[in-house]
Amino acid sequence: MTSDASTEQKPYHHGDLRRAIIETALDMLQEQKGWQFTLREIARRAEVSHSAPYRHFPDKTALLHELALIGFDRLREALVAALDPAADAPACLQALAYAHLGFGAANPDLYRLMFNADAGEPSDIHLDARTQAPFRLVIEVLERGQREGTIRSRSALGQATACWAHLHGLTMLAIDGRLVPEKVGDHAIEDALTTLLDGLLSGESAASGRSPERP
Amino acid sequence: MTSDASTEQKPYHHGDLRRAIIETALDMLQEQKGWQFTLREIARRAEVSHSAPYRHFPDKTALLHELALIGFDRLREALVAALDPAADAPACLQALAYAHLGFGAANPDLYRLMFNADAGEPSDIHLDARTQAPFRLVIEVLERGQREGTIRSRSALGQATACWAHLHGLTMLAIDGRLVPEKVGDHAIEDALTTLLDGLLSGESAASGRSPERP
DNA sequence: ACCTGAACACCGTTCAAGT
DNA sequence: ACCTGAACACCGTTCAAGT
Repeated sequence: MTSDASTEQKPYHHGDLRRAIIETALDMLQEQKGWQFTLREIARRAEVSHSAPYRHFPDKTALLHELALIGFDRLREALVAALDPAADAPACLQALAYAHLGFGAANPDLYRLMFNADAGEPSDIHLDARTQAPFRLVIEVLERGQREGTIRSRSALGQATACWAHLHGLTMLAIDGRLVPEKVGDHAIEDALTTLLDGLLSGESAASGRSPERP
Repeated sequence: MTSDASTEQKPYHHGDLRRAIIETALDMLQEQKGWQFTLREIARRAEVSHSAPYRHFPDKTALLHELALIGFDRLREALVAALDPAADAPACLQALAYAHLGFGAANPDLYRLMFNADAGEPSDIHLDARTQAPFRLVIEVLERGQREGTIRSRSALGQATACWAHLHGLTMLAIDGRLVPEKVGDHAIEDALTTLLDGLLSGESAASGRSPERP
């Protein structure tokens, strides 16, 4: 009678503390908005001492990095799920845009963390394939669109950077409550996306139903 | 002989501590990149006790708000300075874009703070006229461009939101070192701005020298 | 190999007391 | 009216000691 998962007092060794810490952190990130991220609170909630996490992460920013990478994995999944392989590039871009905005709205604190992790020092996280994966999706769609002729022929990398910056900026502004209708109108987000598409679509496909004029 | 500014030990009352705190904070924000903003360090540097700032700001976020507002004032000044009244709207937009990016690059920590102040709770800072002033500049240029015929006729508010999001996103990505040339190419920023302009310029003025193709 | 508890050097904030 | 100093409840991080 040394291990009964339900009634026993918890063992000295947690077993899989690393995973538990990460999951606890992600949970708290989703629950309490504006939570001041603190290692001690995570440890408390995971029912270990406040120094236990240091056996699994060298310091706080290491955990932050790990969470950010997981965030980028999830963003990529959300984007992939939004892509319809049968659709043409412009439709895909629109789907990507709404999926990106939706991800930010659903996980505001995680999203902020993703784009904030170690904002000070130079780190190699930005070069990680996982961090870059969502961005690569955008590139691929644009390149396909250029082959289809639906996307203006320009540097696809530049267009992808434009999309990425546009969506990131819009998501951040939305998360932070800066797109107040009183100042920015009721259709600001849709209209902003229209302008993004205006810049991407090749001459002919632009004027149609995709981007209605709203003068 | 009760007050000799140079040799006397400093008086019990600072005189204009509020202003001194703000200036010290701005200085430190510019000097040390990635500085963890702390009230106690500001007080130390201003040579007052760590509780003195509380006579002038109810709490830390109040100071943050004040600094953010000053940041928006300065951003507006930088943008205004970049505008050539003789230039047409597209040229103005390009000037605004580079001024915005330049401001972020020159004041990365202040810029981050501006768009981060009290990111948690709802606050009225986003409605402040000072916060909105730079955005209004963009609106005005776009409206003028629509009158000129150089800017596509769409909701100017939507176009302004698109510009704002695009520039904010690009600035943040640049500040955070996320636009690494290995992944994004050497001309990512210029190309991204080209795509932005592609979306804003009206049909005819687009193809010309403003936005060179770089396939 | 993994975890704890005390300890250290910090924070933000409050409050009686000083000038 | 403005400022100080001690005090409180927190952090992140380290390290000897426990299992």
